Amino acid sequence: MTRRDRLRDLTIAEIKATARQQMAESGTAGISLSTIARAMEMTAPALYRYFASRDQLVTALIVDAFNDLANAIQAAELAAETKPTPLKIATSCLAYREWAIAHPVDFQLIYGNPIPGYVAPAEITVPLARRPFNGLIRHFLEAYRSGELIIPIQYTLVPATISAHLAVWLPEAGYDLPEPLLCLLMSTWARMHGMVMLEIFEHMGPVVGDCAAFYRYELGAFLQQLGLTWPKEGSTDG
Amino acid sequence: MTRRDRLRDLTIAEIKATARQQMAESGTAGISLSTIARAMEMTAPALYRYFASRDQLVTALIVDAFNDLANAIQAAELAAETKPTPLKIATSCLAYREWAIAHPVDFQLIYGNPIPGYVAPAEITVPLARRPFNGLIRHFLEAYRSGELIIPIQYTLVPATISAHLAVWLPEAGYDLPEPLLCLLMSTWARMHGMVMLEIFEHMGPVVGDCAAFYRYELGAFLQQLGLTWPKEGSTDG
DNA sequence: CACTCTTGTTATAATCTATAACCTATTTTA
DNA sequence: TAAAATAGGTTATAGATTATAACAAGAGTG
Repeated sequence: MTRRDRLRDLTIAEIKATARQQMAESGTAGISLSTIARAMEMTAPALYRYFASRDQLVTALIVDAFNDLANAIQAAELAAETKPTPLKIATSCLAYREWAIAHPVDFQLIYGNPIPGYVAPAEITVPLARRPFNGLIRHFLEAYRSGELIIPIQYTLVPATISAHLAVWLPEAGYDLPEPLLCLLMSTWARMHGMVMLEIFEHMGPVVGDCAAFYRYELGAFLQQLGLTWPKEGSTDG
Repeated sequence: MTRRDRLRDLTIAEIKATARQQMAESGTAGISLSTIARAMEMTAPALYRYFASRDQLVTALIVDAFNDLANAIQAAELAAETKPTPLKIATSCLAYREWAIAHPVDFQLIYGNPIPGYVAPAEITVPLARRPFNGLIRHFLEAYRSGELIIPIQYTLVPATISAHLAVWLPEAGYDLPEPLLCLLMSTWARMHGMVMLEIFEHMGPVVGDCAAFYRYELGAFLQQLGLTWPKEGSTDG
C-alpha cells in the first residue's frame, strides 16, 4: 500500500461520498459524473481514471449500500443478542426499516429501479443481497430448533414447484433449513419490504399517518401470529 | 370534436403507445423523446406540440397505467362477483399481481422510482392511486358487516397516532370503515405489494423458483389467518 | 538526471431535452 | 371566396450528458 495507493483510495471514497450526497439531494438520478466532478473541483473525464463508467460507480454504490444495510442490521442484532427471541426477530425487522428510512435513496438503489438503463451485475449483487438476512435466518432457525417457534399450519404445506426448487437451492446456498421455514422467512421479508416500499414512495404516510407506528403494529401482529408474544419494552418511538 | 382534434388524439395515443413499447424494451428510462420521434418518423421538437415536456408525457403514462391497473382488477372482480367472499378477495389480490407481472415497467412507473429527476405531481397521482383498491375495500367492508370476516385480535388495537390520523383521514377520503379494518387493508396491500416488488426486481424468483405459486401460497395463508377458508377451485395455475 | 506511470487537463464526438425561428397546410372568419 | 389565424411539422441551436482521445505535468524510481 504505497502513498499513491492511499491517495487513490481517498479520491475513490470522495467520489462515492459526493455521489451519495448528490443522490440524497436529487434522487438516484442525481448521480451525474459532470456534477460530481464539478463539486470536487475536477473535470468529468478525470473520474474515468477511477471508474470505467458511470454504471461502475453505481455498482460500487450498490455494493456499499448492501454492506451498510447488512452492517446496520448486524449492529442492531448484536445489541439485542441477550434479549428473548421475539425481541431479537423484532430488532432485525425494525433495523431493516430504520436503515431504509434513514437512507431512502440507497434503499431505492438496492431494491428499486435504479438509474437510467443501468442493470446491476448479478454476479456482484446476488451474493451481497443475502447478507442482511443472515441474522434473521439464524434467529428463525434457532427458535425453530428450540421449539419456541412453531411454523403456522398455513405454511407447513409448501407447493410442489417451490419444494422442488428449494430442494436444489437450499443446499446450493449453504442453508440447512426446513422448506416451510424458508417460506416463512420469505413471507416475513415480503411483509416488511412491502411496508417500507409503500412508505418510501409516499403511499402509506398519507393514509395511516404514522408509518413507524404502523410498522411496529404490523410487526407485532406478525409475531403474535407466529405464537411469539410482542414485548412492550424496546419499542423505537416515532 | 373536429377532425383535427381526432387526428391529434390519434397522434397522442401513438406517442404514448410508442413510449410504452420502448419502455418495455429498455426499462422506464427507455423513454426518450428523440427515440420516440425517430420510431414515429418525426423529429423530436414536434413532440412538444403534444406534451410540454418529457415529464408531462411520463405523467400521462402514469395516469394511463393507474387506470389500466384499476380496470384490470375491476374486470377480474366483475367476473368473480357471484363467488364466495374469500374467492372475491383472492381475485382482487391475484389480479393485482397479474397486472404487475404482465406490465412490469408500468408497475415500476407507478410504484417504483420512475424516471431521472421526475417527480409525480401529487394532485394528479393521489386520487388515482386509490382506484385499484376500491373493490377490495368493498369486499372487506361487506364481509365485515355480514360477520363473515372477523378482524384478527392482533389488529383490533390501533396505535393512538394512527387512530388520530384516521379519524381525520377516513371521513375526508369518503370511507366509512372501522379503523382496524383499514389497517387490515393496508396490511393486505403491503403484503401483496412486497411480494410483487421482490418478484419484479428479481429478489424472489432465485429463492423460491415459482413466484406465482408462492403468491397463492402466501395469499392462502393470509386468508386462513383471517378465518376465511381458501377455496381450491379457480386457482390460476403457474 | 532521465524514464515511466499516474492523474489530471483540454478538445471532441455523440446523445439527450428543450427552445427559437420558420414553413406549410388546414381551419376559421370577414 | 380570399385573407387571417392556427396547428403541426421542419431545421438550427443551446446547454447537458457520457465517454474517448490526445496531451501536459507531477510523483516515484533507476
